[in-house]
Amino acid sequence: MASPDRAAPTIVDVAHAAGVSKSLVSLAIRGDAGVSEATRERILAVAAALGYRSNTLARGLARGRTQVIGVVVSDLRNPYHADVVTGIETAAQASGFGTIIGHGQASPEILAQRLDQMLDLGVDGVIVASAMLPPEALDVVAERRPLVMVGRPFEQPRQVSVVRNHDERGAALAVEHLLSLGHERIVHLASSQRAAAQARRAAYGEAVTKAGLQATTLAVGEGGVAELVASLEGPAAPTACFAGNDRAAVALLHDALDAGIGVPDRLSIVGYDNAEVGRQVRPALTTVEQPREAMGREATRLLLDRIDGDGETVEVTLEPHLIVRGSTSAPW
Amino acid sequence: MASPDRAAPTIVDVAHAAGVSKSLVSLAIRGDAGVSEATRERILAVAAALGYRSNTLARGLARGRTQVIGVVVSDLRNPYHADVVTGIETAAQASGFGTIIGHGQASPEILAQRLDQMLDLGVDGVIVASAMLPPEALDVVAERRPLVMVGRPFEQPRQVSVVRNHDERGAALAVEHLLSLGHERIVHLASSQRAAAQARRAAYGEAVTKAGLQATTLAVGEGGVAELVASLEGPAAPTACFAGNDRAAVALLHDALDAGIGVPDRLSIVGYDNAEVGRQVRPALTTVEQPREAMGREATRLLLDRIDGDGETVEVTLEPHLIVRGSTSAPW
DNA sequence: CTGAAAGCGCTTACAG
DNA sequence: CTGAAAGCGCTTACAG
Repeated sequence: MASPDRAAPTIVDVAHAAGVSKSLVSLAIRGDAGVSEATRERILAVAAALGYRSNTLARGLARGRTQVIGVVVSDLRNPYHADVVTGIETAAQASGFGTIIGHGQASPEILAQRLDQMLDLGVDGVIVASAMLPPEALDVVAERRPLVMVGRPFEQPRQVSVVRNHDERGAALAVEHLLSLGHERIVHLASSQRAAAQARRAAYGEAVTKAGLQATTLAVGEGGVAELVASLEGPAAPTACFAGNDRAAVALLHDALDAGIGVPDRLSIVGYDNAEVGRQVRPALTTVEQPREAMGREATRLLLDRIDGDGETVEVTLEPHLIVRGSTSAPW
Repeated sequence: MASPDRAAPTIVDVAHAAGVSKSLVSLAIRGDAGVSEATRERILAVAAALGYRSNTLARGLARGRTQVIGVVVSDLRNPYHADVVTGIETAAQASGFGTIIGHGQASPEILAQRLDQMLDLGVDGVIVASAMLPPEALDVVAERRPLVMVGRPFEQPRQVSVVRNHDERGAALAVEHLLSLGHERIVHLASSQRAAAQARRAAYGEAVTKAGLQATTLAVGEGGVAELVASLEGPAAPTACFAGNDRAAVALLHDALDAGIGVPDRLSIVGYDNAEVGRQVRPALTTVEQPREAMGREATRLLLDRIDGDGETVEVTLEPHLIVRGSTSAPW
């Protein structure tokens, strides 16, 4: 067996070298008030010289706290997560907490398994950046440790705080942008059945109806892109489309271009999410951005509040904003 | 303070409920041979009924092993990492190891910090998927725990095994593809100063020279893309480009298209990495793919070997392969 | 096949 | 301001 930390020094080694008791070393290292400045500095110097590092396992076991929070994301491949995680890490570090990440591989089972593993590892709380787990599963975890979710669940779990973006407002931003450009035939391309997608779709319907226009929704999964592209040849063809996410928007963009439909000349397209691909396609995609890092920071704040004992179960909604790029213009 | 695991049952609770000693519970749970089948099943049933979960902190402290490996990636935003991590997780799980991920946020300092945090947390070994840390830094970590790197370092660290793709062969695949298409003026767009990029560049030079053609390299960072696009108007304009990575390839693709240069009609382009964006641009990008998941699996195998005691420090090189898509064709 | 005891590295009252 | 002692939840020889 590889000797872990070949002869890693312990608190006892430090105490010995400094000529004090191990309790005193512990107090000195954690900056306890009842240790004289001189003693403390001497102990710290000895610890540093020995290359002492506090064993998180032992500390966690003794204190009942590890000062580490766990983050479980449903899929590393989704760049949305990178920003949320960065926000979490920033906020956690500012409060003296470490962060470890678990990867759900887009599978609810694996996601749940990573969650269990983290709790067993002794994290003080966990943030789930995924809408993939059913509320019951989240509540089971929340029995064990404080839990905050980033994303939009179908129904609010009981013991879990939720941080998400305001999908209704985001969809309204997209539609209003198209309206202000002068579009009067705006269709919606629904990206999925998830709660966020449904909210965007509903808000689209409301915004369009309020403007006195007709609401038409096609679903990506049901050949909606092809249907939409085909309809573009017709007489009262739509001049603009609000897609439920950037993935759907890009698929439409490419199919339209392949069919010889100019974007934005003949068709304006707005996406949702500000995915990287939207910047890389031509024309670049107009889209709605969620305040991802802020969502991560907010989730951390809520979690740390709950770890510290108080902290209610709440739902926090942050404002998205519109990013205008080349895929939208006035109708022809 | 939030009570962690409100009254989480311990091994003592199980022992009590089952009417045996706690040692026996421990042995039964870990499947020790010296426990009668009947007793074992009874104990397991009691444990399950109580919702008992083994405390990794306590187990790790007692055993000197946590059965968890740490993975530190330089940047979550890079989808390359998702595949490597998936390979690692698959292989680790098959051997009964858990996996936690640390995020370097593209900063060597944060990367190093995450590494320390993981070691303090008691992981049995760590895989660094990043070429961002200098060999010395890796060696320092390797003093503490077995370490395997995925990627290509400038120089081989002493105590660290390395898993990487064969950049020279990958570059040769790209050039040979262009040669077989009939191209005779092939330039290289160097993507960075990193070891992998340099190896690709050198291999490009070799392959082109061997074919009796001239080697020309432009660097992305030094306005190489603009220079290259401008040269496309000239008399003996290049008809093909091998870019050091997909990012550079896509930048070139778009600038060429914007300048009215048809791809692949007037310019064929090959990238490296098989990034997602290469599938999303039009025309889709011909590229070289690294066997990412296999690299992750191999790294795990090497790490587990070293955790188990034997296991030399080695360098493993896996074969890349070519993916032909729309961005390459015969020269005009 | 089963139990009593020491120990992993740390923290935390409790005495002095 | 400092030390001796018990305990966190588990594992591991060691006796029986």
